[in-house]
Amino acid sequence: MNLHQAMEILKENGYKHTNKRQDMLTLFSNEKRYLAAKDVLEHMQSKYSGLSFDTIYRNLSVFTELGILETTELDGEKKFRFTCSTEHHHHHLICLNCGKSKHIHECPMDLFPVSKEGFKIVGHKFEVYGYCDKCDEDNKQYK
Amino acid sequence: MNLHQAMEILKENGYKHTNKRQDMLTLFSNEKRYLAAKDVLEHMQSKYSGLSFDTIYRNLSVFTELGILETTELDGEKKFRFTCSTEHHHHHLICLNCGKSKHIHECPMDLFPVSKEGFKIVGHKFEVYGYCDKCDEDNKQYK
DNA sequence: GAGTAAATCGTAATGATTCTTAATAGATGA
DNA sequence: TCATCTATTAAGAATCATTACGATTTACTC
Repeated sequence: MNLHQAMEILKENGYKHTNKRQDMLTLFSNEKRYLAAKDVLEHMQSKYSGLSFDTIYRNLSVFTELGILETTELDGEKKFRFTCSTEHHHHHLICLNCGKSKHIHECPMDLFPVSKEGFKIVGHKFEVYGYCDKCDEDNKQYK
Repeated sequence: MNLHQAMEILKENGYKHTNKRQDMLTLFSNEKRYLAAKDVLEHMQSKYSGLSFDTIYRNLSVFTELGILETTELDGEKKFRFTCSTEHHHHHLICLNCGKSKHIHECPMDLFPVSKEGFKIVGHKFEVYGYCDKCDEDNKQYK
């Protein structure tokens, strides 16, 4: 996924082009890591002072519905990142501090059988958490 | 884990015996499934009208700290269940409707290597979601 | 049974998110 | 280009789960 593709998807689905949407997507395209709504809000407010947070939330959910962003929930808040691959099912190793993430290509569901007895399975979540080298270094300095 | 063990753990750690605590734990001991704080509150209010939800939340977090309950986060709310095994690391298959759950003994972290390059790993989450046969049946009736 | 610390009550506060209504701004077609 | 229509945004209120707090009550210790 890149910025251009994302804007195309918006257009194809009848969503209008606005500078705010483009700037939000540019942020995700540059950062390629998990961001909380408030991170996006803060970044956007540096350019658009008085920006409503409703705008951020509404657009984040539009982007997510269209598959432009993928989300996860960490510590009771939703985090969003630019979809890394539209083709392959994959999981992530996520830095709990900065949201940087790394693909995990293997999926546990493929690798071992989960007994489905008595259940109709509809989804799963596999995430590995840690600290990237940079954040780990920064942490050590405070100890 | 059973009710008696749970009460023992409380005592050993200097927590007082109260009927409310015992009743909360009795509920978990009977249900053996994931419950949201509000489920617990509702159940308890049938016996203790005017029960403060502070009491529920505070006790849930005490129980969790002591390892009596295990928790997960689903749809932005915490869910709690009686710890099923204090000995083995395990995961769950969870019914999204009623919270009923089933052990998954295998852990993906044991079964395949996650490249740790550039990251210091501190944890992981693996959960499988679905509907138990009962809830699946109930769903069908409304369609 | 009295004293003390813990537990609970009642309610206010918080933080993330969603909703509502009115104003504004892209896209479309005369 | 201008008018119009509809999507988008602003502003703030509302909601939902959760945490915090001062006052009161209760469980355990002596």
